[in-house]
Amino acid sequence: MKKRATLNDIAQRLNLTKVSISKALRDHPDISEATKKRVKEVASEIGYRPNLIARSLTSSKTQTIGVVVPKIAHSFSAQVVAGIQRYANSRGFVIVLTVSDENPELERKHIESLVSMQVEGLLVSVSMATRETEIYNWIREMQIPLVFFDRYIPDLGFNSVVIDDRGAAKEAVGHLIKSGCRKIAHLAGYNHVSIGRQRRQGYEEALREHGIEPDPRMVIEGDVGEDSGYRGFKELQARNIEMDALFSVTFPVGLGSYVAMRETDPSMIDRIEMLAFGDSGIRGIVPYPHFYVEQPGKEIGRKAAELLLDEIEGSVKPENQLVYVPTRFLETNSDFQVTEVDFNKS
Amino acid sequence: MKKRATLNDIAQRLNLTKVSISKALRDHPDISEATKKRVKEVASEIGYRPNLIARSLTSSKTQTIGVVVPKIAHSFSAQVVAGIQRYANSRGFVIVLTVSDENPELERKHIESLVSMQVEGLLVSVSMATRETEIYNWIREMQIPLVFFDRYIPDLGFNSVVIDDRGAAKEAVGHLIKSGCRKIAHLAGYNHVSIGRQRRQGYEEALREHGIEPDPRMVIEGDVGEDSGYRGFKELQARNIEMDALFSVTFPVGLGSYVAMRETDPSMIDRIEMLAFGDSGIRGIVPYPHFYVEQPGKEIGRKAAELLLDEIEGSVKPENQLVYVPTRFLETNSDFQVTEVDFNKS
DNA sequence: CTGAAAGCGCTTACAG
DNA sequence: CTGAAAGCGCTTACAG
Repeated sequence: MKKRATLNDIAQRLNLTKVSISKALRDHPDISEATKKRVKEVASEIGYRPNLIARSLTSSKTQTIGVVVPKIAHSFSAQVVAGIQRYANSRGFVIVLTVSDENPELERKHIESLVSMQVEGLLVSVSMATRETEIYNWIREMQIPLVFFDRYIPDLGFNSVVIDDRGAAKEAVGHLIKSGCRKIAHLAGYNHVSIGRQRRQGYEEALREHGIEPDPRMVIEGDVGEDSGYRGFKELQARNIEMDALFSVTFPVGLGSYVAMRETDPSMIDRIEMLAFGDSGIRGIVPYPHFYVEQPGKEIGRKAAELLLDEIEGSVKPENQLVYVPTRFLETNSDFQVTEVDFNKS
Repeated sequence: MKKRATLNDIAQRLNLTKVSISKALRDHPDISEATKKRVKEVASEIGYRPNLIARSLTSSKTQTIGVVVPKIAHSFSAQVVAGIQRYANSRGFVIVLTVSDENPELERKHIESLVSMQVEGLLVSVSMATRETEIYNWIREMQIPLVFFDRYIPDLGFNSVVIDDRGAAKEAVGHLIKSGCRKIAHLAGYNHVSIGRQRRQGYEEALREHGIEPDPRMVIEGDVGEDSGYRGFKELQARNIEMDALFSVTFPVGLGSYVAMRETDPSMIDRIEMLAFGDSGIRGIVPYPHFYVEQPGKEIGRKAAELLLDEIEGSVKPENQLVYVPTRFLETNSDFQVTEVDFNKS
């Protein structure tokens, strides 16, 4: 790489000092218009670009936020990252993106290196397997702004942006029951992860509210990927579970179960009502799932970034608050058109 | 934010100087094992983390690469970013992600700010509308390592990682012809964008090779999104084009055309053979497209990152080279299983 | 309106 | 084995 132009290079050409150049470039009132003009001309002539690393060291502002997501090559994550990126950008921040790959150890390392890079705040979606909170306690002690999104750890003193998993699950499962389903199996997430626990709670509450006692045999815990859905459905079969509906904790899990069904007995696809959280990212073309809770990824990302930047600027305080982003309950019709379900009608 | 511990804080506790601490922490042979041990203990005790900004300023290495993509919330882009992220990570680099949103002006701004951030190299996929190459000439002059991926600008002196668009399009369209299609329309990309031009060339070559003269009326140029596909198909209808096959430049374009067909006359979906570059990201469940050229997003990302890091380390030289990542030609069968098409058989 | 001094937290090169 | 000096490119606070 070629040596880059510095303030001093401009200063020498103009017989000024670097301080004046620095000021002129930043439109400091100290400097006369005539000088500013000359300085800027020379700057663009020699292709000067400020060294943000140096600037950060003095100003202790990097205009950078660190993002940790469990996955990126999935529709939902990509949407969230897009939302974060766009909003951060609009406020002059840039994002450093890291991926934990659902690995708590990697998650911790990424957080450490982001902190070392002096990011001004962190946006993290916790990996499924994370149980150790030491790093988060340290972040808290250091008063480094952090906002959880989608998957959070409660009671650590951070704000989180999430959807109302419990409420949305309850409503959705309630809708299945009202439309005639009685034997509703659930491919659930792990209980120690917020989304797993909450969605299962909503499921159980809906059942109880309609006088159905939840049967633990109809619930299979697992992680949130396609494989898990595939295995989960096979396990339900092995247990000889009869069902008229299946509620999957995520879209990929549902996808896995769909594949398993096709393998086992394709007629199940018509007989079993499919409900899942999240969609494929391509609307109105995938035959599955019939019912789904739309997770507004971009909106979650945008809101999380907004909260974080407000916290960085001091206008919001961290405080164990859960900010809910609204979801919609959608139905894929037989002609593949998607419509919102009206709960009052069913 | 609380004040962070510095080398001096550790030095004071141990009655040493910051230089020794710096060396001890980095396992410099100058320092005795006993001292190293004491230093590291104190460091972890007070939660010291090196300030990478300061380190970068002295070492002029940031271990950071800048990424510019036109979109992120799309399956293919997300795959590429995942590939970049993972590989860069494995070599100790972190990525700063920016999104141009297909806006050349934003693309330029992002590149400038990444350079100002002192990223050690750039990975960029050019936006559709980019025609101005000034910033790239400057990057070249400054000898800042840059590798294009997926969408590139030729002859600027940079290496690019791409798929063999022309060859893959030719093979795929050739396959359609061999299986009986004669009237193949094409929803193309713009001619000034590499993927648009190349794919169209492959299409035309395949036709000619089979004695069919390409009809410009059967080709609609546009951008690469769903809307463009929708409008493109409507335009083909307006032109009264008859077709037995439709080749879409990207998956979203094909998706748009699919939606337009359903609206116009659903029976077309069965009558018109659908071919596209790229897939939905969810395998074996989407009924469309029947034939597709799989774009190995992760592999493109990985390879581009590898080339860039090699260039940063000096083992690879920039030189207008096109590195091809192999594609596969796939068919979605009626049972939604996906199989690779064997060209020798058809 | 312009500049000299000090410092951000670290590393490199040189002394002892 | 340990340390004093200089400097990375910039900004802040203070003089003149």
